[in-house]
Amino acid sequence: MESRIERLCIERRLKMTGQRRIIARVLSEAEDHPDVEELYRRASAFDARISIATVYRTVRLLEEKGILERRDFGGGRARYEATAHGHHYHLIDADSGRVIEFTDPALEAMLHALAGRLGFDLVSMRLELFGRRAATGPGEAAGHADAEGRR
Amino acid sequence: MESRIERLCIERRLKMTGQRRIIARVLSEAEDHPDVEELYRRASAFDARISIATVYRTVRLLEEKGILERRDFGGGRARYEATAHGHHYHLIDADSGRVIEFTDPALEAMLHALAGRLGFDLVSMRLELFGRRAATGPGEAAGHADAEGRR
DNA sequence: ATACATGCAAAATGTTTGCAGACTG
DNA sequence: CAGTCTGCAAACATTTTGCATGTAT
Repeated sequence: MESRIERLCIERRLKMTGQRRIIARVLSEAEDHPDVEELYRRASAFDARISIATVYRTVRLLEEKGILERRDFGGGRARYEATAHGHHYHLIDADSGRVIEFTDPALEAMLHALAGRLGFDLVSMRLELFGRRAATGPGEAAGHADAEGRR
Repeated sequence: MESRIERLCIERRLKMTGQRRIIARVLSEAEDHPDVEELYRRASAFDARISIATVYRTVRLLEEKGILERRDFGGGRARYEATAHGHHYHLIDADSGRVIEFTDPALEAMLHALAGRLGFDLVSMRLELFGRRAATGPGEAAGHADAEGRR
């Protein structure tokens, strides 16, 4: 089988070595936002000969090609996720480090409008909300949370 | 004279050493978002004996105390600014690296509402828009831009 | 006087790179 | 076969830390 990200690599004429195929697969299957170390760990499970330097080189390459996006949720290390089709944002539980993804078209529209008002075309953005579980719990957890422990 | 940030330090019962006083002053006077190296450079102008380790320790301390906020505009190094009374956001010119600050109450309200809808109290956030000067310039530069070159 | 701050240099992170050999297209 | 990729280890860049000494409260 050919993972989603492998297909994207092929479309962009990247040479598919065994290592890349594995990393592509790990990335395709990831539903969280792994850092390089974590990717290395997961990839190593498939082929222990992969070096962490290759993981670094691969994520950098895939980011340049627009296949991956680099995130910074604090904690020093970069984290990655496959470029989403639709934009989504992240809310990080300040206590547990859990990351909750959500989307909001109204927010998106507002941000574009804002940039436009300042004379710019919005190229990309970084938005992370840090929150603390509300004492008076209104709606229990909307959005879908992907369990990710703290760094 | 006693700089604004020095006053905040005193309120929090931090020991005001000569080095801290200088760093506090440099931070109080900064209208941009200097990184540690830059703070070190500016502080050194007042007292060449300050060590960069102290600058690191001081910004970390002031961040913990809520006096400073750490920013990441890309480029690997953390940058700092005094905690603002009113929230403001940043739009970074993707070409020049220039940082434009702006505020927007509607945006702020929306973000709070969003967090609330997910069951969280918004503690803090990170929002950076990356834009490219619009070809069809509607309004020439709203907001106030502080000239900051790329990393 | 005591607890905390500092300077220095060493260490710890996280990430990049030079090189010789291996592999893909 | 040409150009690219990989592993390894060394190099980097930024930030943190241990320790002996100095200083604010």
